[in-house]
Amino acid sequence: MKTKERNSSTAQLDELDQHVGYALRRAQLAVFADFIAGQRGPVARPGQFSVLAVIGTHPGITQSQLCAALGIKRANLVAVIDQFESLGLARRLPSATDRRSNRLQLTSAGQRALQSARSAQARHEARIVKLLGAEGRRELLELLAKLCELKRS
Amino acid sequence: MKTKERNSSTAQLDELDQHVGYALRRAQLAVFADFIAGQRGPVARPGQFSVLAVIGTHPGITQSQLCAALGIKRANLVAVIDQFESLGLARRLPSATDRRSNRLQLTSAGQRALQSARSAQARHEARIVKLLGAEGRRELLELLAKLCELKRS
DNA sequence: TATTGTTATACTCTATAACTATA
DNA sequence: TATAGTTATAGAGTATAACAATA
Repeated sequence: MKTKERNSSTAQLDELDQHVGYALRRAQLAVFADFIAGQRGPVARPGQFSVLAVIGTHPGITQSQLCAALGIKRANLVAVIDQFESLGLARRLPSATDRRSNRLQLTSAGQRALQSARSAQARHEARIVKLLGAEGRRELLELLAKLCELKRS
Repeated sequence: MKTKERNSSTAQLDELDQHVGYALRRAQLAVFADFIAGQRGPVARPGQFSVLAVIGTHPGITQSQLCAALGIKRANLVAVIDQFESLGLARRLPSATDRRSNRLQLTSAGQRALQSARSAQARHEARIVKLLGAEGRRELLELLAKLCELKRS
């Protein structure tokens, strides 16, 4: 005898469902949950994956550069790299030209973990295509990119 | 002499920018920031706004029903309602039929706060339409709704 | 037995300030 | 002076377990 739906993902919120911010938050939670559920290896979370992937494609990148690329704070990267090092996935190497900064590299275990995470990511993305269609997904990415321009105004 | 962009919102992440989850997270942060920046009254955060709005459109709703509608945990709603009560925006009224539950209502100050928050929300949504176009926004809402079906699989 | 609201607690993510060692 | 990495800390947001009152 509930007057409301009890399943949060099917709730009728009339007003709120027409708000881009609200729809965006709900969709992001669903997509992240699907991403996480599909990951097998030691790198299960979106934040960890993005760090691992950028180190993989930019070996030798410094922590500050990595933070700038991902839009995260230097202070918050430290624990992530600490964890990667303790898992044997990445290394901090001294820079030859600037003794303040660390150059980041994946170990071979890190490269394998990245490969595995990328496969899971590809399957995750395929589930999205199944829902939206390839064209729908492309449109979505375009619309989302436009939304980021809100930051500059 | 940076090799990467230093502004997080313009960073070139090659691989990551093609990931729906990543694009979704970045867009959501930008949209929430714009929403928050535009709010004036005591209810500045998206989570607070959604609670206030649902009480406003469903006066007499119980805390459990509200949680089910928004997909949040009962334990986490308590502090929000406490805050609304201390700000004089909402009231907990005893239910006539079930002495376990509280029926939630906005005070007149709460209704004014909701009205003000809705105006700011409308201006926020208008900025989004300016970026995406009315049709782009409609498409976006449809695509986001589809993504939520990931939860059921 | 099950549900409502509540407390306590913990974990993640994010943000700031301040320190050190370098530049 | 300014920057890179680090520490400490604090605030949101979210999650679970357990309890008292009530169904």
